[in-house]
Amino acid sequence: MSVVRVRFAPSPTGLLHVGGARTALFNYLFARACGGTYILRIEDTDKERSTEESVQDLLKSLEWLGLSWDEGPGKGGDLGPYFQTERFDLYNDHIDKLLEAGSAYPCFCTPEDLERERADALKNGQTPKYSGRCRDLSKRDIQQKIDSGITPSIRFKIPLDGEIVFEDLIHGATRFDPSLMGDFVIKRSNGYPTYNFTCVVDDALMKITHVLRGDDHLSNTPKQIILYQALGFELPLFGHLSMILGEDGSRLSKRHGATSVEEFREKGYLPAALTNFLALLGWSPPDRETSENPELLTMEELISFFSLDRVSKTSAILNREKLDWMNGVYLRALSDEEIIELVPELKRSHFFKDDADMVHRYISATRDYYHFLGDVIARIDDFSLWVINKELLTPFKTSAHILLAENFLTLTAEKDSLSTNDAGGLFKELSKRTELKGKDLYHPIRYMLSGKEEGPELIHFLTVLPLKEIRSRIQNSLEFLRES
RNA sequence: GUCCCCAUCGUCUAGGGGUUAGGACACCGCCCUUUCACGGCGGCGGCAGGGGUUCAAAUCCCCUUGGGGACGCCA
Repeated sequence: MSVVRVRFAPSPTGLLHVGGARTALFNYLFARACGGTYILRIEDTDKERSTEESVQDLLKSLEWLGLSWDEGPGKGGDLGPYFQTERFDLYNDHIDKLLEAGSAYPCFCTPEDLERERADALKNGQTPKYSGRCRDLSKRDIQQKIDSGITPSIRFKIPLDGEIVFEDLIHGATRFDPSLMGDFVIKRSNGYPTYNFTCVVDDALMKITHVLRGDDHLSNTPKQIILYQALGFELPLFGHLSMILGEDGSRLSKRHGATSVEEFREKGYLPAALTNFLALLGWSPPDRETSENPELLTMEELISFFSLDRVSKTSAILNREKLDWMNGVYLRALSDEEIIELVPELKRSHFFKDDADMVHRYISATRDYYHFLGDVIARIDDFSLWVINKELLTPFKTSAHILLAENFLTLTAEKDSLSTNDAGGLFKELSKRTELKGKDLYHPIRYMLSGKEEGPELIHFLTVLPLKEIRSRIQNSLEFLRES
């Protein structure tokens, strides 16, 4: 019998930011952890910046992360609609109530006036806040201005006395002096209601119990609280999550590299790695006995361990190296089938076309190198691209190494393929016959086979590539070694 | 400028009066592997500063400093 209802309420003005993703994640985890309901609401009241494309991007990113919502776009729900632009009747009703009660009033100031006042105040070191010029206009004045064709905005009347105190779920007791705030606009002159107002009406009507959102909303909270009170709504609990900052400690922005979930997806990150990493930015699991890395947590584990009292108050810098490491861990843990599914290029590669099993041999030979999805395909070149590397091979133009190559060919002549065991035995036998060992044995073989100094273990090389190809490379190298 | 929030290794964090201040990533070393990667083991490294309170302060209080946020007809 849980009554917890939380929501994530993004505005569709661009791609889903990692900060937003973390807010969504924490709401999701909290809801799942206590059997509550997680709601997605689209805050599209900014007529200029909201786009349908962004809505689709947002939904796509959220789905990709695995943060499915219980109520919202595509899901429905009893307390919809879940797009603010479809809720204007609701907002207007409540604005009328405030107007009737005298808690709100029409404002005829022009944006230019307001901007100038604001700039002046800032310049003179004063607090920029609305002067209240239209607060006490008479009925006649109001009518006159309306008659003259000005469409007013509607402002909410801030009570000038008292103090607003609330208990933040994360920060504890927090207090504000309302007299420091100016009367704020709740309905624009273009008829669109504003954030602070819609947010309150929607959270109340959607019966949200816990408002978990970014720290940047902390100073909006007192305004919203007065609105709740003026509207006669019951207050939800508020919890303000700290911000995510860029590497230099400033607000995360484009110049810090990828900041949107979509960008991370494109760069080859896995959703499970990203959610695990983001969960650790501002939250930590309780201490417990594990032989595993205590920070590697599946979504199920995150849900079972999650609680608000383990959310920290400090802002966090996104540590990309740790994310990269974590992504590698998740990627390497995938099955061959999952990897093949995620990397369609594997199926398309002509390298594997004659040998269906080779893709599996390839993956097991290379998986230790994977950090990003792109790394899976990148290793193919290590095997498929081959030219004689004369520079590497020249020092091995010795009778012993010619003997080595010759014996390699004779010892493999009767075989169709090599197992790991075969390869091990082969090296032993070659060592015996040539009296070469260590560096002198392994390096020349590597150079002959791959033409490179680095690469997967030699044994893998021998098992991944068709033996025919291997023999051909050795044969070609042998001819080079014999040239004087 | 005013108001609000925050302050433990380089980074993410645990710890909330008595701890050798714990873990993760990164870094360094060793091992595994004759490469690289993966993995294992070990190491380096921190309570922003100053005042209180207390037998005892990373922990509680105040100030300073630093960082962030808000002050919009953006959300």
